[in-house]
Amino acid sequence: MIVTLDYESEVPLYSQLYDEIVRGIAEGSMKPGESLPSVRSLAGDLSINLHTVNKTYQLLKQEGHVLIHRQKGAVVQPPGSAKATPEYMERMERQLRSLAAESICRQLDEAQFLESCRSIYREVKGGSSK
Amino acid sequence: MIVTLDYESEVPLYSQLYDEIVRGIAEGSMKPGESLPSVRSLAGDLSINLHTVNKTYQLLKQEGHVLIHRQKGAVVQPPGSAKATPEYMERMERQLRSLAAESICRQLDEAQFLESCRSIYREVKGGSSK
DNA sequence: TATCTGTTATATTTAATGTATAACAAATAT
DNA sequence: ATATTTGTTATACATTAAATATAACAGATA
Repeated sequence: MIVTLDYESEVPLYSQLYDEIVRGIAEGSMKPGESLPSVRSLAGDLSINLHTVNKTYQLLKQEGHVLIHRQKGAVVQPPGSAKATPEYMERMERQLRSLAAESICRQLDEAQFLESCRSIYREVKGGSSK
Repeated sequence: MIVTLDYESEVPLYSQLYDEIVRGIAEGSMKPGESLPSVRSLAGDLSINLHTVNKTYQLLKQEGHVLIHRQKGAVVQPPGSAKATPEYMERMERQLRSLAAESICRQLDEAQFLESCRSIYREVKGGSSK
């Protein structure tokens, strides 16, 4: 799995890493049962600190994307282990509300907005194709 | 205009305030030509610091949502003053990618995901109705 | 026994966030 | 004219988040 971080970004490294891994799971490049690299080796590959990776793994565990065995490391959970809980839906809707408002102000009509949503969803689900 | 802030949230106050005002503009409850409250009065109403409100206003100006006259304060710009620039589209797509991936992991199918996007867009555009 | 694993504990540095005062310059109101 | 309100700027300060740096521990493996 290829992970690239933007060290200049305002988005925290642990958060970028979380997004990349979740995207890998969604795309299917990370399959259920697979183990993620150890916190030390991934930290080494990315030239970041062990604790930053560990924070990401704890987040992944908390959200139900991986299980952490003492020695097997972080293991990708089967699809649906993470649930679309009311808490998640609220979080998603809050972000969508922000994006929708900003888009409306910038004169993106409903069709254009939804086309972006659709194409991005398919891009992630497909794993390739723009 | 009614603005409510969550003082316990991890989302910065200036960012929450920005979102609320942009939503107000998108909904139409803030009309072009209208002036926002002065930084001091709004800060007073919200029980936050003058500089926090000022930071929000500077952001709104930078993004093209308001013009700031020396004495008239922050004036809402007509629709389309803020453009759907390539930079904005990239920012939106990055956030959508994150939401789509998380949603896919939580087994929201394309129809469900898009229905959320559609209903939120309409909720904001309409100004009411769930 | 040595190594690798996640985990925990401290400590430190840097930057973001928010607050607190104070002052300035331009416009308005009295 | 004087006082007030406006955005703006400049400091300073406290708190927290983010990231790093070491170190150590306990369980599993080689």
